[in-house]
Amino acid sequence: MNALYHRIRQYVDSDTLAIDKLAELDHRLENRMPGETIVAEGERADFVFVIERGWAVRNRLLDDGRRQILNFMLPGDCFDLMSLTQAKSDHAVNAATHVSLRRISSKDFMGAIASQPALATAFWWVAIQEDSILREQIIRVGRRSATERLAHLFLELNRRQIIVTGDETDFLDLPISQSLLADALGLSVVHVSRTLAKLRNKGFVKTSPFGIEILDRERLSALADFDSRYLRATKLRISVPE
Amino acid sequence: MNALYHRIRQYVDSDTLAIDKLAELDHRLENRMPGETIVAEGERADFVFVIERGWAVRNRLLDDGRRQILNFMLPGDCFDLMSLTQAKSDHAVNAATHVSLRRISSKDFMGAIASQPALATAFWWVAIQEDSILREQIIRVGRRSATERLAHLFLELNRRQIIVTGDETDFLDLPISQSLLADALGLSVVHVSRTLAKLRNKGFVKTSPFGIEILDRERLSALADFDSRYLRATKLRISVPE
DNA sequence: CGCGGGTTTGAATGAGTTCAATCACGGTGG
DNA sequence: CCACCGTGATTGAACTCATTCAAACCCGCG
Repeated sequence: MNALYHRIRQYVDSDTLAIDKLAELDHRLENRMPGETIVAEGERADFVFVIERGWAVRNRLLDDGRRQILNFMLPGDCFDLMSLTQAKSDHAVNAATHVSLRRISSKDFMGAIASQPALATAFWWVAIQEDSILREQIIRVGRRSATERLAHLFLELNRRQIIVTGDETDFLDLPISQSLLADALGLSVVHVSRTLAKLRNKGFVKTSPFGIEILDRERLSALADFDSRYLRATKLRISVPE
Repeated sequence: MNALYHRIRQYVDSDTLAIDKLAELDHRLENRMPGETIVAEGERADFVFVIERGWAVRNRLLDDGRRQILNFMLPGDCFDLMSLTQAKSDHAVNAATHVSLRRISSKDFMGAIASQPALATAFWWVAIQEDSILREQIIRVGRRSATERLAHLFLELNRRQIIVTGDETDFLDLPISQSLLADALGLSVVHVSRTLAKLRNKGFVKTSPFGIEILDRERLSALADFDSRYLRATKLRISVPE
């Protein structure tokens, strides 16, 4: 569970037993091909998922084929923490690339959390961060221009990768097609292509088949009005109901 | 705490002690004038809030004055359940109309939840529903047309009022200006006015200074692709970490 | 009466979409 | 080795939905 480890260590002291407890959890490693369903719309998931490799998307299809991606899930992300409540999911989760993920029964997961307050704290932060990301997504698609959306998303994804890998880099590993970007940003594929070209021509980013290199983070952040604080985690202790 | 009572009863059996416990909570009733701040951006709130009367909005201002409303908070809604974590808020909460609200110290609130599993369940559902509303907002502003956005929002707000008042009605009490609607839907005021006129002319709704009457719910729901399931609560029991 | 906030209407503009064609590239089969 | 295919990216031109700017309107209130 390397990706998750790195993530969780942001929130708990590394000397606790909590992380070992995580490793003991019974889980099976599963694989999904690009496009495959991980959680179907209307299904009730009794599992917590942890992405180990690859990208997944949480999305919803409208009747006429329009699609909106709610958020991206990267290695180290875990999801459906909340809906261990037998609630039916109102959206689907699909693999965006080839994905390997761990599936943990929510009962076991709850047990681990209950026995390890440090774990509870950590996952509490994970849930809060996910909420922040959703809110930021609303602002992005609601009030930002195409250029701003693209830039803002790149900066968010880059920061999230840094958090998980621990490797402060200007390269964003972006294993998805422009049509996924379009569905995430509420734009057409064509316009994503054009907007990306603009960012390229202006010298903000450099594109390659594997991802995007951020050439001028300063100006890109200013353009996108990006403030990474919503992603940062402080190692603060909280009291969770026990 | 009438509004909250009605809300909470959706999720717990009415014969439990839980609701009494709520009433015992020390809270002060406060008032805010339209536009006043309830929680400032960057502030860390140590309180849980319950709206008693009036509407509040969770919103974020961009540098150049653009504004995005993340969601509306109606009587019976409670918020900042999650961020009792000393996390700094990345957005502000403001009164949209005259608002009276209860402010409960998060410590007391946690205590009540810990002692009453039924309450924990109920607020768990509240948090889940808030998440659903945020996700629905992303889809609304990301992939729907102006007409669809407006119709969809009206139907959501109407349903939410019904949940709190228990009164199945076609009238939506809408105490806010079109400019707030615009900032919520990611549109300009002018276009909201025009779009609303279209809905009016087509006989879907009737407008009045106090709110909106839904004349043809069938066709309006179809137009907006509205499915109220994301708002419904089943009275299912869950196990919360204890 | 006159001011001010909110709504409505018109005309011009603009950002993003749609449709359609072309290109680039990796894989596959002959 | 090369022709062929399919997916994704790019480009151009026409179009549309929504914005912007500006003026008029409505109405409650001092």
